[in-house]
Amino acid sequence: MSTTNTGVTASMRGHQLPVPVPAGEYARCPVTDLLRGLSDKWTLLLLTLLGQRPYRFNELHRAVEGISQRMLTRTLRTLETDGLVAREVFPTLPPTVEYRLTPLGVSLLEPLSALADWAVGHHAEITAARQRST
Amino acid sequence: MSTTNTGVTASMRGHQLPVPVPAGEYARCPVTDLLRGLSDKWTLLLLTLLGQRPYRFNELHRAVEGISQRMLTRTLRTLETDGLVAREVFPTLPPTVEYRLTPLGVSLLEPLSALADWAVGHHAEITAARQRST
DNA sequence: CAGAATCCGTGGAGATACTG
DNA sequence: CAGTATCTCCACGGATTCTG
Repeated sequence: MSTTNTGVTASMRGHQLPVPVPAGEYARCPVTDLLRGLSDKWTLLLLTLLGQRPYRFNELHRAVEGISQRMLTRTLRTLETDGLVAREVFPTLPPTVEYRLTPLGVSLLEPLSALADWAVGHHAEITAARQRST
Repeated sequence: MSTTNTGVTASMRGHQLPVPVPAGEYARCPVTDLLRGLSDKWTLLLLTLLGQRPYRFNELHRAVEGISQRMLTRTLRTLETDGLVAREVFPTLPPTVEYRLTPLGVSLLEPLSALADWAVGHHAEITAARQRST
């Protein structure tokens, strides 16, 4: 397979990985890149909310208990930069800004749900394993 | 759905999320927890290698260019604590330690591959979106 | 309403050196 | 061979203040 830098995807299906794995290429692996983007404190939750319907800025602020304005802005900007979320400004007074998933963002929800299902389904096993190793 | 703290999974399928999302419960969401565990620098690569076959410690060290002994140990320990990787010590001289995926670890590879496929398949779009917003 | 700008504290990643 | 021990550093996240 030639579409991944490190063969991470391919290897999960039982193909070969170049060993040793080159350090420089692994750093640019798209899979790792995606995981890092999803794993911060608020991204997953915002994706989930926006997966239901569009939201305005302060609407999200109210919907997510505990998030600061700064982190809400920052997280939305990153999602927008990656093309997962679209930001639309309505020239009203006061200004209204709406956020919604792009088609790319919507398409991400499917594989993400599969992983989420696994997490939910096996969370008890992980918790049990953790307590066992205390 | 009652198996997830925040409804993240359920909402991805179009169900309801409790709004506002309680801060304390979201912190313990199994999905976020899993993503965090997968998103560090080496976990994904080690899972991938161990998905092919068992490895000894220094064998992994050689296979992963750029990883330090400390991070290799730490990452493997975390995977072991979570029950994804099994560590087996052979009382030879010098000592031999083998790492392999547990059945739980193997089962994770499937949904993870789906996400990896998405990452590979849409990486060009993400890269394009990023450059567009320069 | 929807942010930008600034400051700050802290956890955890990672390098280096040492060891049974 | 397979680890520990110790250190540094910075980027992630939060609080606060200001604005078109």
